Amino acid sequence: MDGEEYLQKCSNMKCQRVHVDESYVPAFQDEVTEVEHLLAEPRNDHVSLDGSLDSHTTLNGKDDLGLEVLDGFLDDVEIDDLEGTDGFSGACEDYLLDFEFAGKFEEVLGSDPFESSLLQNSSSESNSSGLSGSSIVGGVLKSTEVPIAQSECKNDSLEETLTYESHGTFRNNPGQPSKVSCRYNISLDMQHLQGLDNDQVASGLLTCKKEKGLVEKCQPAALREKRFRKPTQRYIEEFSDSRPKEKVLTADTKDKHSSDLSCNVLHIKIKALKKSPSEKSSNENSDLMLPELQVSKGRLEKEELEYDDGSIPSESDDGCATTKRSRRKDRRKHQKMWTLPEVMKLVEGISEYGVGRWTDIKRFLFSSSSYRTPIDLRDKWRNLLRASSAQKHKREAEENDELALRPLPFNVVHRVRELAKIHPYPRQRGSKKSRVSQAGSFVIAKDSPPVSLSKRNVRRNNCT
DNA sequence: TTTAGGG
DNA sequence: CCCTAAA
Repeated sequence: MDGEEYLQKCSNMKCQRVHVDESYVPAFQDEVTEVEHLLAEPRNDHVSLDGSLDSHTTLNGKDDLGLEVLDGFLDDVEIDDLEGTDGFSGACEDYLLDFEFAGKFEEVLGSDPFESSLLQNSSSESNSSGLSGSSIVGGVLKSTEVPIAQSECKNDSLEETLTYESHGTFRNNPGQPSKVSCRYNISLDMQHLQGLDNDQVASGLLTCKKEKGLVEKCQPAALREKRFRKPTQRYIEEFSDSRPKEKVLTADTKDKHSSDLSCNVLHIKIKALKKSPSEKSSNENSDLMLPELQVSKGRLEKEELEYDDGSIPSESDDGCATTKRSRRKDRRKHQKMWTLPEVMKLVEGISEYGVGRWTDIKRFLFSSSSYRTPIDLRDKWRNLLRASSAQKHKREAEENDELALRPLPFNVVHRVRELAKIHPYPRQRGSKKSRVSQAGSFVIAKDSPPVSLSKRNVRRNNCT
């Protein structure tokens, strides 16, 4: 993988100044993550762009935010407004740097008419021939630039440097019309696109932020009231949770959202590319995943870290959830399968600390798995109870068949059952029958869960 | 803040 | 897995 290939990818690039009057779009962390691999390290000294990096994966419209972003973008963008924004010093504009690579590109085109129109529009405007057909990728680079606060805050020479760099980049693209001359505050070193490491990016972003702050000072306060969309709290949560390393970026983004509503924003929209120098890295960098999946990917990585012993998610907890719902926007955004070792650990913990002391169990046995909250443990236990009794029931009724779907080892089930006998789940059937003789309660403990199970099944069937 | 329970 | 009420 060398620079040339990237240049090829970017042959479809189009650059134009876009005037976005008042849209501010938050950066999505996942996307930032994506960018990591692609974005050249912004020269700290050269980059005067300010704003957040934002790449959105707008696949299949599943990414609402992405669409919204796009929406705002479309609303406010004037294409080819090269002159119009000159001297528009106070304005708040967005920098939009948009990479689209063919694979995703087409996908998007197919799935989202709205976006597709935009993209087509873009590509038609650029003279680039487009290599999208090639095995590599066609990319669309859309970037916009706005005069930043009249360089009062920033060095003048900067611009020159950047301009030069940009030109250099574009000039190397065969398909790129030479007349496209824009002054870009962004400098992307294509050759280093892949060589990046996180720290570099992070520092770059930080730098951006810093400078952005500078610029902001120069902007009239009135302009600060810009339309913007802040990321869901959950999004932030998720991000910071699954990718601690990016926390800085999160904070950065967040900060921006809350404080500077004005200011230029650099959106980098980078789409999948199948660059695969090595299998592993390609796997890791794979942008082909949906954001949704990326989250789980992150978690998976974590898990693998923890259970290096090669534990597999043998326990498909909920077939329904994994198949149909995972696609949909279901609430269980990040569902992490319980592995057998985990289950065993849980059972052990319960037998040791008792049912109900979830925090303790979590503290002692699951301290390393940040994604397992005490509540999760409890829920899992609940499910285990249900499963165990269900299995028992099943065995009475249908013998096997169903068991195959639930690879829960017998010993575990047995253990669960024992534990269930010892301490029935709190309040499961508290007042009514607990009075009965111990033997009675024992029997009941066995019998009552199936009831709830059947109830659940009914409900589920209704759902489907 | 943790647990229980329901969705 | 998420949310909420209760302890």
